[in-house]
Amino acid sequence: MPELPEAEVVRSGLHRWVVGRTVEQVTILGDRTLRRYPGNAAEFADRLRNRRFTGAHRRGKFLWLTVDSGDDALAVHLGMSGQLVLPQGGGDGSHHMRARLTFTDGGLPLHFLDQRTFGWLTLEPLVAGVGGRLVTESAARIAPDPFEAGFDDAVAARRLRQTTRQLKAALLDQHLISGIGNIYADEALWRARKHWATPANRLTPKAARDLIGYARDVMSESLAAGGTSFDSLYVNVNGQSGYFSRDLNVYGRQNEPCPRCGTAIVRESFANRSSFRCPRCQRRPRASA
DNA sequence: GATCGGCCCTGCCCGC
DNA sequence: TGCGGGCAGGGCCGAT
Repeated sequence: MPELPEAEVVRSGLHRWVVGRTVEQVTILGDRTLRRYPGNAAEFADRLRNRRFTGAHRRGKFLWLTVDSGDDALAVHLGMSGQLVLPQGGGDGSHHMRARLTFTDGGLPLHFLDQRTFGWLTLEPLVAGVGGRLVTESAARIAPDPFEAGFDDAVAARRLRQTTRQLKAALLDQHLISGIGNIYADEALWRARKHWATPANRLTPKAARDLIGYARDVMSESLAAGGTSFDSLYVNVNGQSGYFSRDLNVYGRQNEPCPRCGTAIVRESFANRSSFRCPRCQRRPRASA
């Protein structure tokens, strides 16, 4: 499931393998792929044809490729099962293919695969964001991620402490801090010894800064391992999976011993998804402050 | 405005 | 073997 580290691995691959190439043809296969694009598939393809990609960028889980026209970018969100791959041999090979871009150099095409169809492509204008950085409109609506130059730990910690929401909901809110998904939220909370239901406004300033630091640490470590992968749903542009799943402390480790205290990890339901924690290290907060 | 819950969607897994 | 239900979860939207 692509979160920030996985998106960064993909961005890096796009930078290496796609930037500098000129689009020859665009084929859209999925009805939902362009659901955020106001026009139709033919118009979308026309606007990309003969355009050269000039850069690969990311904020949180949002990716975009700038083009030589300068005013628009190809924006991509991988959802929970999206992949951007350059298939060896250039063939199809997957009935999950939602879009295909070929290039004038005759090299490997770029395929957008998406099993669960939560991902999307669109063309968006670039707007000035934090620090004057040009970002897509959709990326401008979310907060900077912890790896951006414009990210301020103190500001993020203050915003975190201004909400009464449960800590995990706040961490997952891309408008507060972008890039954190279900896996890294659980891992950061474990490192911080915080229960997911703790009201965010109950954190001390130091605890809020520490939590953000833990989130950055765990994502940084994941990035160094090439991302987290449990199955074939997440791969880099070369179709390879990451290795960080073996280093997770709580996520997906129900009934396994907590690496810190040995207590069995529990799985709980949180907002229609799973949450994993150590019941001893991460005790449920008192009902009221 | 802030918060919360439901929905979208497909494929895998498990129990019956 | 086949069927139904549960599960995975990022982002959006409507209700409160």
